[in-house]
Amino acid sequence: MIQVAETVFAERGYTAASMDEIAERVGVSKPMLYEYFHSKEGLLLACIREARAELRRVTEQAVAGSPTGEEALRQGLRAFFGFIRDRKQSWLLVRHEASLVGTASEELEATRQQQTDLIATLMGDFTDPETARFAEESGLLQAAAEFVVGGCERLAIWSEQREDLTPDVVAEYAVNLLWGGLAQISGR
Amino acid sequence: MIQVAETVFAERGYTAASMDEIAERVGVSKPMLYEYFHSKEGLLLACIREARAELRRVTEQAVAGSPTGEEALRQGLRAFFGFIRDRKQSWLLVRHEASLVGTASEELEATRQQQTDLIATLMGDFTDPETARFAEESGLLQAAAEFVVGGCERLAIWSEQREDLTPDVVAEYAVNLLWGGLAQISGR
DNA sequence: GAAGTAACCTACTTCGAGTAAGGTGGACTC
DNA sequence: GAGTCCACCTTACTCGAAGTAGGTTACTTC
Repeated sequence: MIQVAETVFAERGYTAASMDEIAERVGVSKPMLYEYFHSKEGLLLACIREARAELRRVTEQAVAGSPTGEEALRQGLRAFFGFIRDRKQSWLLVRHEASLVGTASEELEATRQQQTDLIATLMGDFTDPETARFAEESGLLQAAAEFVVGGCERLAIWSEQREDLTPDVVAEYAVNLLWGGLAQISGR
Repeated sequence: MIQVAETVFAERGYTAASMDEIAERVGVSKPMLYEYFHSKEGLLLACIREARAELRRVTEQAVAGSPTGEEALRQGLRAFFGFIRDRKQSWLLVRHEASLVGTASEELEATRQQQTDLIATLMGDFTDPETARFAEESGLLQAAAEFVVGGCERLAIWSEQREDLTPDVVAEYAVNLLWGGLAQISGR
């Protein structure tokens, strides 16, 4: 049911997707959708929730057991870019959640926060204690995590159009950028 | 007219905003809106176009005349974060354009591309020629630019909720992250 | 002053989100 | 075994908003 809805939303876009069509393709009548999901936005939320959970599961699994922070980062990113390649529909929903859902949902906000926190923790882990404490207090660590998430999302969108790049290559790009910064590609 | 529409879209969200309301607040009748903008989506597009142009103008002006690439980056980011602080409404539209506009507009896509290219050029400028050539051919330079844009957008969203941070501080965070990468906050 | 036209409005149609009220089949009571 | 209840599902509606048809005003041009 959620799967069908996800497909229709991805195909048509949120506004253009009609509950009638979803209901028909599910093989059920419209009031049923409203029974279960309360509203069109509710249905969308359910889809996003599902997609987000899946993404989270995949990345956490990938990260688990990595010996070093850098390795964890690499594995996590590989999983992330892989997910995007394999599950375009789900990714579309996750990517657009903020604008699709009119009323900001605390729940979704919280889930997103978890994602960022995971990154922040990873980064904190391979940072020396003193620096980490400073970074955390000043908000720099949070900022860095946000930056990483945003950068990777954009990178993912970009890589969608480059069929020649495998998720692993993209992940490698990201790790390099992240780790070394621009200084490394600068001559100085 | 576009300004009013922008306000309403920002207040209510795209779906919830009604053409009737916009028309009324503009002080004109609905068919007029359709005369000028063809459709609701057309009106939205016009708003986004306007906002994007403004953002571009501001950043390009800020970048112009910087002696070094790093300085240009800093100035550009300051302008960017400043814009977001001052013109929340416009920023909301730009930020959500992809999901709001169902039919991908080549024109908007092109504008976004220009933004990324500007960054890519900046980065190419302060990179030694050999590295730059490699980076460009492999797509790394493009990837880096996309990464920067995405990271900064996310950072901007994050900084909205931190009233204590001025745009300049956020810009400084971004420059540091960009330039030095994570290696610098790592102990190694 | 008549013809034409640009700018605008009122009053519709249409379509889709959301709902009310009713039907069907199985389980449970006596 | 008949009656009653209840979960589940449907048809058939309301209502609001996008988009449009056709008329009206006022101003220009000859």
